[in-house]
Amino acid sequence: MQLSEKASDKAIVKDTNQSSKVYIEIVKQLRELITTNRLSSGDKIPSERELSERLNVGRSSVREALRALELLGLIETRRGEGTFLRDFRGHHLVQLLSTFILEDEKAKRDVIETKYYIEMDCLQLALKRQNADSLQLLRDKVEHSYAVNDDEFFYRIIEMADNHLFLRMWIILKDYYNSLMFKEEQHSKDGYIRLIEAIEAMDVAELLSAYRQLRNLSISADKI
Amino acid sequence: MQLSEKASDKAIVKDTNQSSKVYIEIVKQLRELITTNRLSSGDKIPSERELSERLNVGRSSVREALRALELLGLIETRRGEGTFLRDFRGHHLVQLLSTFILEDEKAKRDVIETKYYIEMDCLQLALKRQNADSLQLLRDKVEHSYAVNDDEFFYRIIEMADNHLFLRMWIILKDYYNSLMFKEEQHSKDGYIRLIEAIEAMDVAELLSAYRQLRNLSISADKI
DNA sequence: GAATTTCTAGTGGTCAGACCACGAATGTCT
DNA sequence: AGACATTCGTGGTCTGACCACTAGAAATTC
Repeated sequence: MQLSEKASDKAIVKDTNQSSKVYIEIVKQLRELITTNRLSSGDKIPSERELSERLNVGRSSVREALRALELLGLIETRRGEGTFLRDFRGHHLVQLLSTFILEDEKAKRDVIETKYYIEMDCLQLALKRQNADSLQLLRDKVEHSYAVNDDEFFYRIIEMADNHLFLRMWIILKDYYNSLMFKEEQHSKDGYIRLIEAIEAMDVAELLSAYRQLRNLSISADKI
Repeated sequence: MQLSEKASDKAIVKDTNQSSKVYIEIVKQLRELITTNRLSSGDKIPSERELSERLNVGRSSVREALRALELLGLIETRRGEGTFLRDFRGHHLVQLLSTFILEDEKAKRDVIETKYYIEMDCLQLALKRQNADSLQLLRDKVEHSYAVNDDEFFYRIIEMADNHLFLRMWIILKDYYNSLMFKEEQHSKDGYIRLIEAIEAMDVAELLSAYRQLRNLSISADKI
């Protein structure tokens, strides 16, 4: 989809108000351009030079705006081709922030704890949104392998939970978690089968209980 | 606080790997510089020209990096003064992104769902790590006000949960959430008191039940 | 000596122009 | 028709030049 050249070509005026930097204005203009032209993921936006002309601003200012949007994950640039809108499920943000979070706060306990809780949440969601097919697939997979890859198992579970945000968070947590733990966790199939069966039976209490056993968590305050 | 000039002045090499754009490298260098020098909110970072020299890159590339970080809300620039680190709680980016995202209904659902689940998780953690003093404080606060500010209430709960990761995530989600919802949620004290009492009684089932009622969530699959 | 004013150096903000590297479309040769 | 070369448009980067603004130094005034 290409742009029409019409009205929207109003130049950016030096904003009598004050302050607002040119690159901010460009970001606004771009947003407007995107909505009015109904551009969506994958569509191409005008070249830097064209934007520079149409908006009467320097190309470097256009680039400042585009680079910022790129870092945000909203656009994607391909040298020699152009700049394109990106499939932002909005969740790039979690990624970005998480890197910062993990940087400054290396609390091992928090990482582990958060990972576990998210896994429990997603187990419940998977139960709620149960999909017989994918569950059966997972079951086959588990039953036909020697050992179960914990990461892979929960990846599938969280896919079934069908919550992109949780998925993103979990992926990051998982990586960090694995870098914290030396040992490879290899459990027997039994624990995982028990989880699957609890989901099939739609028994939340049993599901959580099974998870706690899998992770060797004390029941403590979590009495059900 | 000013920077020391030492070792870290390694120039950015043209990355034999490939691709990675200069401005991305600069972002990385800046992050490193910030951590190694223990810079924090309010501190000044080197001027654009100085960074340009020290890293052997063009000033425009430095600016691209800085503008991106600025749009993210990580830094603040004051003409004539310099560039400073900012207390980033992420509001900016949330606001920015939400204006871009809005359409995606599924993303919206994920945000709401994730927020609720994290709140439930933190309620349970708060219960587990119960601190009588802060709980009493919260109770007083709730009982002595006309209406309860939901955000503030859960902020305190999550503080009690004492999990930094959850706290960070929740703050982001909360801002998203609020930008999605038009209405201000104002519940009566009763629901919150019930939550507090469930924590005091260390009754998980009651706690979750109280939460669901507060949020008007159907029990559905979440049978306890 | 103290208060005021003026000047100046340094900072971010912006622009214009020049290359480069790369990709795709086009043209050309066999 | 297929293989190769050219060209054009794109993003990537650097340089140098201004401007607007700020803070602190310097000069001036009282």
